[in-house]
Amino acid sequence: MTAGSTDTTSEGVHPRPRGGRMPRRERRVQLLESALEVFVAQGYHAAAMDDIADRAGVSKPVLYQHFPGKLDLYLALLDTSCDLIIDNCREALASTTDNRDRVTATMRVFYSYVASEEGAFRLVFESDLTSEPDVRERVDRVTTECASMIADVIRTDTGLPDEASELLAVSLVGMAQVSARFWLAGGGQIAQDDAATLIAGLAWRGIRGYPMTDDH
Amino acid sequence: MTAGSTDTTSEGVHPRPRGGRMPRRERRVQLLESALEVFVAQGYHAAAMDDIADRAGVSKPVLYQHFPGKLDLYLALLDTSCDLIIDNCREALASTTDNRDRVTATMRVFYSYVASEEGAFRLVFESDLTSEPDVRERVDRVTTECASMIADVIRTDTGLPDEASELLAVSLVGMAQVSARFWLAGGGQIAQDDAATLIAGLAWRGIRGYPMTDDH
DNA sequence: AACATCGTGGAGGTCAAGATCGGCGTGCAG
DNA sequence: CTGCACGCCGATCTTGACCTCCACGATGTT
Repeated sequence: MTAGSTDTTSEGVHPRPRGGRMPRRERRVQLLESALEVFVAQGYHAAAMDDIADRAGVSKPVLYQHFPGKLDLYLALLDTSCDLIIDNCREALASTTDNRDRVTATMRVFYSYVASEEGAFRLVFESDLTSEPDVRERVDRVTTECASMIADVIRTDTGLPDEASELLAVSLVGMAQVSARFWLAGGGQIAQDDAATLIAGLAWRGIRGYPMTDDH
Repeated sequence: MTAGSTDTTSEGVHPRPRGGRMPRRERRVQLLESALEVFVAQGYHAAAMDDIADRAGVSKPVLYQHFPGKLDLYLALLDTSCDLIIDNCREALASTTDNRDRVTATMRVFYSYVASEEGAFRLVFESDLTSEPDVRERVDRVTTECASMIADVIRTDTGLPDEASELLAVSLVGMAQVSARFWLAGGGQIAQDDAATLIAGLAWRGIRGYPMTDDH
């Protein structure tokens, strides 16, 4: 180990070598990668444009030649991450017609998303720029869209009213999202797939059998 | 005219009348109320100390004579709100020995919390200062503590291992928290108690009967 | 091999927002 | 009537972060 490390107070990150020149397209994606790392590690407000530029091994003007401002950069990354989870969620729901498998597949999507190396999920689930309407709209859209797709299935298969279906769907999304984040913070006490399966079991037991009223 | 009202950029809030003098203790609670309103409406970063002072009808120096800084003010409010939800959650769990009623009572706590007039829940569930460790610790503690109390019940009644109990409990908390926030945003399409009951039903169907494996 | 060109770098401007200092008015004791 | 104490305000300072201007060096051509 390069021990030490980890006091990320402000810089534990080593900038890339300073010299290289590179074509625009390639430079752009590299800047996006660097920005993602910094935003994930520090949050939006604590992240300085200097940090991002340094992290990429370039100076600030180049950064501004690729992106008009800090917010645009953030929104670009946020959009990518939002689209990723929504698309994966859609695919999971379409991957089978068995609802039990649907629940499991969707739960796995959330755990994979949270476990992904880059940590881009933090931009969506732990954003510190929710006061900005553009950000708020995108963040909310993740929950809303995922829940809406799930609600379609619930409504179709149970005949519950729209509002109830949506609310149930949102609660399943909340379950997935919060438990996945907590699982990640726990640091791997439970294997990823075991955790996803456990929570999927909980969700399926809850949702199956609607709209019959209940036990007694 | 006191009318005029307004254009504080985006505020429809009217400052309190400017003149009155007031004993320290009373002034302090009034400042806390004003600060809560502003933080709830704007978030931490967008909230300016000027806004809070204006909202209370005093000038900035007075504010600083009562609180050493912006963060201290925020943490005071945050602590109050965190303690409230945790205590209410504890009481709900202790209010009965029937687990089905426990689930319902706890779910109602979250919906009441979110529905409360002041909107203080936003400091906890929608904070934009998670990069600050003091804030992060308190926000996480709400989920952790609530889940821990629920996990005790789950572990006792099912014999599941600690990690699994905790994860299940956290997912229930996530379900409550996210669905309640979404319900509030929906603006009363469903009555508060109907929503809480609906989600409590989902949670109970999911959690009851553990640790039996599953369906068919 | 020498020159023109274009991208790069360090140093600086601007501005918003948190945090503070001398003066004012009011009420009370002597 | 007069001096004092207390709470309050307008005006200011400073910090920090976003965003651009003058020198340098590498690349492609003749």
